[in-house]
Amino acid sequence: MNKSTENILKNSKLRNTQGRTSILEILTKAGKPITQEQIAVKLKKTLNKTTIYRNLESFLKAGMVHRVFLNQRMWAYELSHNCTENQCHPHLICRKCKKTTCITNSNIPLFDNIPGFKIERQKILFEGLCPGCQ
Amino acid sequence: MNKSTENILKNSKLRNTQGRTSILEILTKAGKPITQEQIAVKLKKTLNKTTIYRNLESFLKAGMVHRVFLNQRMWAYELSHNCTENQCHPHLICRKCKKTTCITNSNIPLFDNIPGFKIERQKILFEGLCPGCQ
DNA sequence: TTTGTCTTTGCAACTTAGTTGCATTTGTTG
DNA sequence: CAACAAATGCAACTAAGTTGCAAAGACAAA
Repeated sequence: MNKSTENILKNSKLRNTQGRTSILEILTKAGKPITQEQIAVKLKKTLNKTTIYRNLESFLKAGMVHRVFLNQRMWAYELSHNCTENQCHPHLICRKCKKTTCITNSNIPLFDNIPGFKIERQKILFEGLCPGCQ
Repeated sequence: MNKSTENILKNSKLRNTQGRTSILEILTKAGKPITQEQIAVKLKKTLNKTTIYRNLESFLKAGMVHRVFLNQRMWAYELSHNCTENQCHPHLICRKCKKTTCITNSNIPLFDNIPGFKIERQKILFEGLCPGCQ
């Protein structure tokens, strides 16, 4: 039971359980986004998947982790005529009304100058307020 | 049966069926990303959900539509220590090895100057090649 | 250290989005 | 209009995540 992990949990007012510390350690070692299932297989002492999900949610509420889209299961489709070859037009999900708006006039350049990577395409997702919710 | 829709299908070598034209019209009218279910309820003559999915997939292959993440069902989690208040650090999904890499040294500014919107946060997803796949 | 309480855990059943296989129907081309 | 490939519908299935509930565990106060 790592001391710093223990403190992190204490600061977030989360109980210091074996499961939590293991999950936190796995996330730290991973250094990239991983799924519930990937966490499950790395766990030395097996944890029920419900428990893993609930712990991740508690971390989420405490601001300790982020969730990112990777393999998504609920698709939304749109015509591609507003997208260019190297960029889908950005979308904004409104914090207030939760609706998605297309940003078709943004003119955002492709960020292809990231050392070590060959960037071919980019998708941007904004969060904020749509025109109707300000 | 709209003439232009018919041509679009012909150009993509897709058979001109009632279902396809209706779905295309719905997507055109929508002007924003919509899901299979949302398409289904807008359809005048009901189509089986499998058929809708398969048609959308054929559009996708033909490059006529894009799929975007909206409500995602498979989450990946990561510690939020590399994210700032107004931006999750970008990720790259490698076209070759399909792996996800965190881009933590990119220094990309927040694009908060989109007229009409209040942008609070942005997430960027890159597609391309990771260092190991070039 | 024990007690009491609130939190966490495990289990089973459920929900939801999307997929697969297969038989039937429909477009399209000659 | 015949033939054949493509599209459709249906039912069963898969996979990721959720819910309810009872049992176990953490931890603060006594």
